[in-house]
Amino acid sequence: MWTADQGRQKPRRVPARSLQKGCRESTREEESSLESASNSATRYVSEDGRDSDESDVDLGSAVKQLQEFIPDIQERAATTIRRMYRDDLGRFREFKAQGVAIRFGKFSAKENEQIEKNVQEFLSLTGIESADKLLYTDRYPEEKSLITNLKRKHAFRLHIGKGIARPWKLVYYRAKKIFDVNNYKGRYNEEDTKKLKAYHSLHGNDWKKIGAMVARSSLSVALKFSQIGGHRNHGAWSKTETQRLIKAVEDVILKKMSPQELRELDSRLQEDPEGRLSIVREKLYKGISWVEVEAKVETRNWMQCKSKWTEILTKRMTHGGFVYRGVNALQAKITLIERLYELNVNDANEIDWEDLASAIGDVPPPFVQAKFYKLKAACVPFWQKKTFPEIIDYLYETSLPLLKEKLEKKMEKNKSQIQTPSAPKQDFLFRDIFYCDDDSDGEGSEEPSAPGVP
DNA sequence: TAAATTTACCAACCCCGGTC
DNA sequence: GACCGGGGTTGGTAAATTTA
Repeated sequence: MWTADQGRQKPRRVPARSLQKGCRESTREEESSLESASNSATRYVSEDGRDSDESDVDLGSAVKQLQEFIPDIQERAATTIRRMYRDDLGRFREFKAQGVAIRFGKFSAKENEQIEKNVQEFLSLTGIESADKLLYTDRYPEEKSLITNLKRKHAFRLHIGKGIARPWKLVYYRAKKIFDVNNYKGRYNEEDTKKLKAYHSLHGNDWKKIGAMVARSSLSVALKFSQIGGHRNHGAWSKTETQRLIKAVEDVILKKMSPQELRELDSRLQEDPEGRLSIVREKLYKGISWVEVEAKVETRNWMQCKSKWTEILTKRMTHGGFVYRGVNALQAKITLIERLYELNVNDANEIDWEDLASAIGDVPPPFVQAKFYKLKAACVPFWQKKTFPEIIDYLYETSLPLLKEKLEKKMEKNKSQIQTPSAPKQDFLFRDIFYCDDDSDGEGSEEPSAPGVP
């Protein structure tokens, strides 16, 4: 339902009707013209017949209506919700009528194909020469207004999102990535890294500029710089580094807790001074600010911290990780394949890793994902060229019998027992995770070198 | 809204120990 | 000694969210 919002101070934007008459200035930015293009075709008219736009929307009612399609919509930012309401509600309704759910996360191969198809179709419809001109219009100043007008005239937004059950904007971002000639350039060699550092010292964080200079996407250079920018250690973690990491993760998790959660923690600590505090499972690996951790650890970048933490956490959640050695590791693989086969999904991104992890034992989901990757890379020939169901079928039909055979032989030989995987615990004791003295604390006991010294 | 930042996910590389 | 397989480490892209 649209709200009238009579008291609003903001001047009302030009109504859609006048757009169609061409009353609008022709010098608007590309994005705005895209909006108007689709607005003129799909714009919603409220029950009282009045046109509406973003600023009209009452957040509460937008949330309510979008919830039908996206249950956790209220967790998103207000502007995102308003825009989605304005731009996508109609599309969402059409998808729902066809029984198609709105998706997020990684794009499937089919969706990527659909995007390419949509772009090609739009190019032939409008006569625009290339995807680069269509999606990076800024790079062609002389033709910009011509291209923009064509997009507007032919409702670009509708075409690009055709057949893809996602918010329009996300499809557009994805299309830009697919067709960016500076994307997918592979690894950085020493020369690239040197150049990146040099250009950064000249231009600061102007990633777009630096990206153009080294022919990579701005995203790529920004991320790369975040990994090489500071002076960081490489190789094995020292004991003190690992301890700093564990302390840092603890601090960051505690800092992120709401005041109420902290109050509860305090009162529980008073009742039980032994320190047997527990922490909910998800907080141990979700929503941790790795840049904050990096700042505290000092000698490693955030991604190193993140990977190392997954490793430590897996060990501590599984009491040393020995559950996944020998026959137990084999059994875990067998279970993994069997569960994946039963799931019968078409695409890897439909998998609920949390759920799958629980079948293997008490491990964090990233651990299972890594296991699956290794399994397919090790067992399935040409897996890059196979679809997800083909990979699973191969694992089930060909690799599974071999693994079972191997397991039997090993059990026979070693007379070993398989441990039944422990059920996932929802809570962990603080001291089991943060104050446990296992052997996962790094190689040497001293610092390998001061930060910055290779 | 575009750009920047952060998080999620994916994959290659490297090294080491076991086996033939 | 060559050849693996596996684990750990590192580096890459994709997606989502926040900021300007």
